[in-house]
Amino acid sequence: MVQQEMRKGPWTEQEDIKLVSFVGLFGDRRWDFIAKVSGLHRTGKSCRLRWVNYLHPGLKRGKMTPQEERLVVELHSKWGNRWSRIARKLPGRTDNEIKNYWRTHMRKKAQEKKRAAATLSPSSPESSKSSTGEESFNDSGGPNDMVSSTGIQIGEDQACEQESYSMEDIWKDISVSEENNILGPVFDVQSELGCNLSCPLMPSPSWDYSSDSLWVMDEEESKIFNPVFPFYEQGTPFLTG
DNA sequence: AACGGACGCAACCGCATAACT
DNA sequence: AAGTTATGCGGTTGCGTCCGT
Repeated sequence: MVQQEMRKGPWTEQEDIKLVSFVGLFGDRRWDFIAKVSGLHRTGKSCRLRWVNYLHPGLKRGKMTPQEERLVVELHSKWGNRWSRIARKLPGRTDNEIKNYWRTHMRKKAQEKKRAAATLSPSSPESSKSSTGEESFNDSGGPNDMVSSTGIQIGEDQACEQESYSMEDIWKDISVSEENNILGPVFDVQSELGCNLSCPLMPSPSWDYSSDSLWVMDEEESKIFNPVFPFYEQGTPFLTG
């Protein structure tokens, strides 16, 4: 058997269009099937990823808001690197996005903090975090059974035990600059944040907090969505190719 | 204006787990 | 119950862009 060569790398606009229309037809499951019948020479895995991280109509794009930042920090301190789980609490944000965000922004924060600590007290225990000078932001878990400072009861099951550096400390850094942004209860997050920045056609209720699935597209949505991109017309940066 | 490093993000990979037969 | 396949997740990498020198 000659296996069809699978495409890799960045998606083209044509591929995006094709994928979206086939997801509209068959739903956002059965990715191998979609990959096959669509004629995209992509793996099902790749199709799913593209959909979840980029093409899904409910995606919010652009900078994290201070509220979102805060929530990410809170939840990460509770759950550690459970990105998908954290993402479920942040409508419109993907695990990938949050993961990337954490790696970049939090590293920066941690480094800043480290630097500040070093100037204040050269022999600060802070310097024992990592022999390489890199904070271990990669694998941090947080204090367990934490009731967040925002009044959010986050805990629901196992928390990650390990704590590589104090999220509280980092958060203090953040809150210093964003002192006045008080986040409401976590379940207000939807109204608090909204999710229609880049997708005005998608009503907020498309977020499904109760289900484990990432974002479920209901019938209404698929009707709107299929087979062309309504949002594409909005001049949103959805398709960059 | 050119260059190099840092940053941000999309995408891939490997593994784990759920679902199905 | 065991084997197989599909899906989900977390870690990592590659590349384009931005910014300072």
